[in-house]
Amino acid sequence: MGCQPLEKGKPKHKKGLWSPEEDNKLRNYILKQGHGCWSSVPIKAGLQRSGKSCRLRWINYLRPGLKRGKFTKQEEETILTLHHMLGNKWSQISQHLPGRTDNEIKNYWHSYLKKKEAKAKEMDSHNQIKYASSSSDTMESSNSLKNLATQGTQSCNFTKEASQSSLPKLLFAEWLSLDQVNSANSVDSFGLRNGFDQNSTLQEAAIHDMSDIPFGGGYHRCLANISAPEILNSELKYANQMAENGFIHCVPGVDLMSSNFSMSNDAIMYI
DNA sequence: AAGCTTCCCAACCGCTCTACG
DNA sequence: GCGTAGAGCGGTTGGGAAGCT
Repeated sequence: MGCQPLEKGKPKHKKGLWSPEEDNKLRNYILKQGHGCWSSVPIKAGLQRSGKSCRLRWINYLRPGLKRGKFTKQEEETILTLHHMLGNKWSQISQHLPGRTDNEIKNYWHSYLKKKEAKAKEMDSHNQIKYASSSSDTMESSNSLKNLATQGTQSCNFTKEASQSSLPKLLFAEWLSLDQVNSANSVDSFGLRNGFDQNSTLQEAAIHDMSDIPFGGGYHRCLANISAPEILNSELKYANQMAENGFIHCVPGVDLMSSNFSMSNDAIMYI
């Protein structure tokens, strides 16, 4: 993409673990020159790696601002919540966990959270059986639990469906980002306005310890406490406020409020 | 202490998307 | 409009560490 490969036809790339020297070479080069075109990075940096491998090493390990170590309870809950809504969209999930990489989150999911969620589901189904055999009141609460669970699944499915269909889509992460884009008129239904700019490329470099920053706390707490119905309500609220703020009117030829629009498809993707 | 199993994480692979000529 | 190459993403794998028998 406007990036000329410096040398072609010599795929003698080293594989396997990176040595500290290689790390240093790559880090020094990128900090001085920027990565530019990844395919040329290994050559210019004097590495026998593929550009792809360099990119991955930088993103997952060398990049400044990466958090190492254990995931916090808040991060864990954020991952669970977002995974419930987005599915395996690790890169999107990672956008909401500053200092964490998609790879890290993915690994954490496969090694720990997946089991945890499976356990929780199991417990949930046990509870439902229990509730089903008791009074109608508990029946109702059981149903609402069930609904809650299925709503989560639905929102997950809707994401999948939306991504598969030709219809435009808005993922939750994108929807969140609208808050920044449209900050003057933005909704604060999630209390998200903390100055976090997910589009900023400097953001990652600036993060050293997000745990001290309001975003880390407020946002995580916020997400972790959201239930599926709250999310849906917030979406509707968001749609209404967009209309009130004249946001939707920005879309030429689209009368979303009078048409039979669905939040999952029509409204936001015109933005 | 040795052997075996499980877990975790870094890295690779293959695919899709996108920009450019 | 088409082909090509780079970037990015999600799934998978391999090897070392940790835990267990």
